Amino acid sequence: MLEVAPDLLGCVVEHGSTSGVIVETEAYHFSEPACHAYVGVTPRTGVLHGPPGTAYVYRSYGIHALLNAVCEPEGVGAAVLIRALEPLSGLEEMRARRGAGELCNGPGKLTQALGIELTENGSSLVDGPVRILRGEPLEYVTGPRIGITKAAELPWRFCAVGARDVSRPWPPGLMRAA
DNA sequence: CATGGGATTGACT
DNA sequence: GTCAATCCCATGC
Repeated sequence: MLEVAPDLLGCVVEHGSTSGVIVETEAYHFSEPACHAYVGVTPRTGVLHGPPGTAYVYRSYGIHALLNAVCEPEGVGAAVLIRALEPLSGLEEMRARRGAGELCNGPGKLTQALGIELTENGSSLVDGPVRILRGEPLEYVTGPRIGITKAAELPWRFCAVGARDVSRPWPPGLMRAA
């Protein structure tokens, strides 16, 4: 999974007529407390332990939907969180959903911009409503994870170098190396 | 059945 | 920088 997480950078997420290039991801594994799969298999986290290539959508703070891609074999319980996208197509639709301002520079924002909701949870990322298309490998930097209360120090955050639409704070050296 | 926490965002001081 | 909003579900009685 620590290999597919950076591999997802540069890939394209597509939902309906909207799409964007992945520029930031975070890896999660059942063996560390920050991951929802850590607690075991439950109705909610079941998809995390399911087959790879599956979408796991989770509502955070009752307000925001977060999009993950399950990436390990069935039974492992690991996923990659999509934290930010660079808008590619369907810009008008995104703006209609989000209003003016940044479109996809945050995990909660990108799902809203693409119109992804909890109903996509458990759907296939290959032939389902939400698809991930293979893209060009991007140069990236790693850094500590953010926004979580457990095991945040694990260097499992991957950012595309030079990407503008990412969540703060920036890992050191990101803008420079572009 | 009741309660508490969560991988966030946006507005206000 | 600090604080509140708000839904789902895991956990505990």
